[in-house]
Amino acid sequence: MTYNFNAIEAKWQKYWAENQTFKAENTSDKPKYYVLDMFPYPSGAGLHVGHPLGYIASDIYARYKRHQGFNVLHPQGYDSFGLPAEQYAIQTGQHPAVTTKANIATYRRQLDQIGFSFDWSREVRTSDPSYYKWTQWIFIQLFNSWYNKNTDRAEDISELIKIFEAEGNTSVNAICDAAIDAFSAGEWQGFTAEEQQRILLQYRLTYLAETEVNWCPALGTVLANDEIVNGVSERGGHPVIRKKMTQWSMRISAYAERLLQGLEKIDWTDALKESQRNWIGKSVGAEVFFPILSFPKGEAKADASTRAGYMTGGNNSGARGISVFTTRPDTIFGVSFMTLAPEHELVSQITTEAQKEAVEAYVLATAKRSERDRMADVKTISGVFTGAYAEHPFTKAPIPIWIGDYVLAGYGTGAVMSVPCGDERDYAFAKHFNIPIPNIFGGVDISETAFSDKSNTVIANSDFLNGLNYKKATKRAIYELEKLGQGEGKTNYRLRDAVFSRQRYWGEPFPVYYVNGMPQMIATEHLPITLPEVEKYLPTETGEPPLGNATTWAWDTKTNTVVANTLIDNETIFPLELNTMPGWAGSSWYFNRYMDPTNTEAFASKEALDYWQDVDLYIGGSEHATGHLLYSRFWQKFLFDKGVVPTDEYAKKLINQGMILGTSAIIYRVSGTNTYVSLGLKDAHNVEEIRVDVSMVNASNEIDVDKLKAWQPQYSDAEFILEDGKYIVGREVEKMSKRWFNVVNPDDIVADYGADSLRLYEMFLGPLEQYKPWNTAGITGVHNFLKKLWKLYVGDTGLKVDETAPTKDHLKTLHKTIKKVQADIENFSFNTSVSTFMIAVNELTQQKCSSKAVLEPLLILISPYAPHIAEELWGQLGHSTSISTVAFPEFDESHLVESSKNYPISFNGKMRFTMELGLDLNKDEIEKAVLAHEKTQEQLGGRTPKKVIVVPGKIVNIVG
RNA sequence: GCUCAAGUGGCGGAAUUGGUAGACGCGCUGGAUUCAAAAUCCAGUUCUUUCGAGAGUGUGGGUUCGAUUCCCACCUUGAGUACCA
Repeated sequence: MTYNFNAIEAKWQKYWAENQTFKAENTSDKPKYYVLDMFPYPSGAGLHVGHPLGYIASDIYARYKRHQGFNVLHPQGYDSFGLPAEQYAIQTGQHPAVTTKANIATYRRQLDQIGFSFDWSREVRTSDPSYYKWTQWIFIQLFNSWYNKNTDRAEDISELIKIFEAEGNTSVNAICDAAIDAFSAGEWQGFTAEEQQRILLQYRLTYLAETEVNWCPALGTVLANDEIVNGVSERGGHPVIRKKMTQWSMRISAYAERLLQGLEKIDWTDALKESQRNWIGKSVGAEVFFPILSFPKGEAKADASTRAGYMTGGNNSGARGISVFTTRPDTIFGVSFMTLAPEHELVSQITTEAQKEAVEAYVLATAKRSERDRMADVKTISGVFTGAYAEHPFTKAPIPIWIGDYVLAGYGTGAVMSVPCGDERDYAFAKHFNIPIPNIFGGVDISETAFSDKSNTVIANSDFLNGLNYKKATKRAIYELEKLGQGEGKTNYRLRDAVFSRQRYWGEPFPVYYVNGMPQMIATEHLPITLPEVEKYLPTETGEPPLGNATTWAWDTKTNTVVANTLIDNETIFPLELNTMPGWAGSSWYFNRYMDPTNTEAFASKEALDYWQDVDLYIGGSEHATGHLLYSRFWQKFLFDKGVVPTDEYAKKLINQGMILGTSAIIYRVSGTNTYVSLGLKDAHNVEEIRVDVSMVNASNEIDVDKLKAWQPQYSDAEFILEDGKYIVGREVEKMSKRWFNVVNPDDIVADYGADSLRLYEMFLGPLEQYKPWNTAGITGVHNFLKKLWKLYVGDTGLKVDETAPTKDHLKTLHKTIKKVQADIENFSFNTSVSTFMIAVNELTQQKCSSKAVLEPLLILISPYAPHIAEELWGQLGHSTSISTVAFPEFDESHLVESSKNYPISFNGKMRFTMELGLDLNKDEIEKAVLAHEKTQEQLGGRTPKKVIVVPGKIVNIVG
């Protein structure tokens, strides 16, 4: 009987499906364990061998946990809203729902044949109305919430309204829009309903705001930054302009500090935490107010920095001036100028007549440059003096106000206090424009460069700060500023609120309609609001999003149904939102839905949430570090605040699997000919590298020339110059991509070698987290291993396993393997456990082991990795139920105890020979035995050893 | 520029706390089997070598009886991020 992997794998996949072997129950006596994969976007191309890597790893872990007696939740689903399906629809007219469904079917077939232990009864699809009903529900919850800084959590908007009614907004400590006018309780009650709504929108966790976007008029759509090349669209090369659009935003900034703090308690990789920290970008410092000395234009409007209530209690309330954010309040006496972003709203107000022309020209020039240009060009120093002066808070000296494009309007207050002696950019700016550079650091020479080393700072020439270090000076400066009412300690975050609107078709519709331009939520009992049908998936001619093409897209507030647009009367029937939600909406909470995927009353029942709690192990790619993995933490914290999920971090441990790269095959065409030379001959010619399909190349990098000739017509009559009768290709490791012809389809691997071989090989390639190249040639190694494994159990005449008692050697091999494999799984070191299996099978074959007492536990060890062959042999051993929940073998140290050790004998740290010595010998006895050895005398060559290091059980080192 | 990760045979990679560098596999070389090939099995495979031995984990230093492992500096590659005040 030979190892017929195709038949075996089909048989057991059918068995698992029919018996629902991996169905997880929401109640159990067993402890729970939740293993989650990042669910895939089902693209039309299907899976290549790189995709299953993380799924195989998580499947091994899930299966291991079942052997350990856990009730394991291991679900899978599809992130099925997205751009590719929409673009395909634009080109072909095929409804995205149709292509998505077909793609999912392909994915499912491909996943099934790899033998994953997913509980498919819990499958979710983000594009399914029964799923996105709850995405819409969460959106409404966010709309109905505000962030109370005093309690440090999200609260219901009705609480805020109560406060407004009782005392106005002056005592409210919320994370909200920057400039909100103060009002009293009386004023609040005097506002119209619409005015009240407008104010509330500034506090809600999801809100409408004017956002600058990259608008491409020719394509009629908004483009992401990376879709723009040199100021024109990547597709088509159309001009792109900055345009303000009203869009939904998510107030993720409210959670900046908690997102940062939460990283401390989760076991994610340092690299990933670091990039999230970086993205959140916390900086601690102070906001400082500088009154403006001259206002040539007379009356100025109220703005962010002169708003009522700002810096109350000081003697400058009501004064006009500039607020800056600084991380170095200790250097305040080093300020010699100030710089505003060219876009800063005060610029036009403070500029003097004499400087007006220069300033306006500069502002215009900056506006023309794209953000990308501005960022790329960091070397050129440019700026213009406004002619205006501000007053230093302490010295009261006048400080010239400049504008410069190195100051960004979007960060901090869009203005900086420039301390050239302590900041490189300020230093360069001052040098360039001949602005004085006062030195406020003791014992530091600043004639060549700025001094920005906080830890070695001693402040000088700074009045009350003299002699203080960075920490003390910062504290004192803030204290003095607060006393003056011209500043306060402040923490700034780089994290921006996330734009939540997309001008796309294939996404979740918003449960929103508009009354007099004000957004209204549809009551949750009427959800889902399903995506309308449209004729075309492109934006409308007037530039509205694709949903603008829908003819039935209005909300009837009487019947609570979606009705035809023609019925809109703006009295009871209103227009619905035309944008859709972004790709990250559905993926920000799906892990909770798996706990109770068919619930129609809630996104998951309280019982299910309480039982499963959170994800114990999450495996996925690191490319989601500052996208999905941040947004989902944000939503989880919000849902936690609302009391609907039990934990505020949803994934205890996260592992990033690396990418599997392709190994492209390259042939060399002699320039200007149709002649191709083998790799070793290419240097003698002027050649072009051409990539060809990797499937035509064997393990020795030799291409099958006949296949190549048949592959594409230009090769059919080409000439090939061989070496040693072979055509050898060059190889290049790069991303798998159709255009490099290096994509390997798992279907082919499964057909040729089986799913168990594929699983083992993907693990055997190298450490899970690492990037590593795929080369199909190497798979014969693990495939041969499976054949050897099979032969250990099954001979020509049938099963070879019997009841003979295991020998000492058998048990030693088995227990060594148990120990190593268990440790490997727990460390996610799957590559080394595959090696361990190979060693075990090689040894047991050598030992001619047929003992059931050894071979049965061995099967359990292997079953998470190669479940099909394990199930089959398990069945042949006489078991009638699946191996998947059998207890993992217990490791017994006593089988590994040795009586002697083959000591390495080193001379000056270099191992020269080994020597078998009893482990019962003490140091002196070992030393004596080693020194007596003839090879020792040979090595010493007559010298006397200076020192002999003996580490019993480890090593002997002779120095001299 | 900054942050993080990583540099080990022809290739993928191994080496729990510093203790026999190169496990396991691919490829390669030789042999057995075969009419032949595939498959399978056996032996060898870091480099140098005067066959005694010597060198060797990106480079240069350091700590140590002993360093792939710890420390310092540098080089290279990959990832992220960037005029963030």
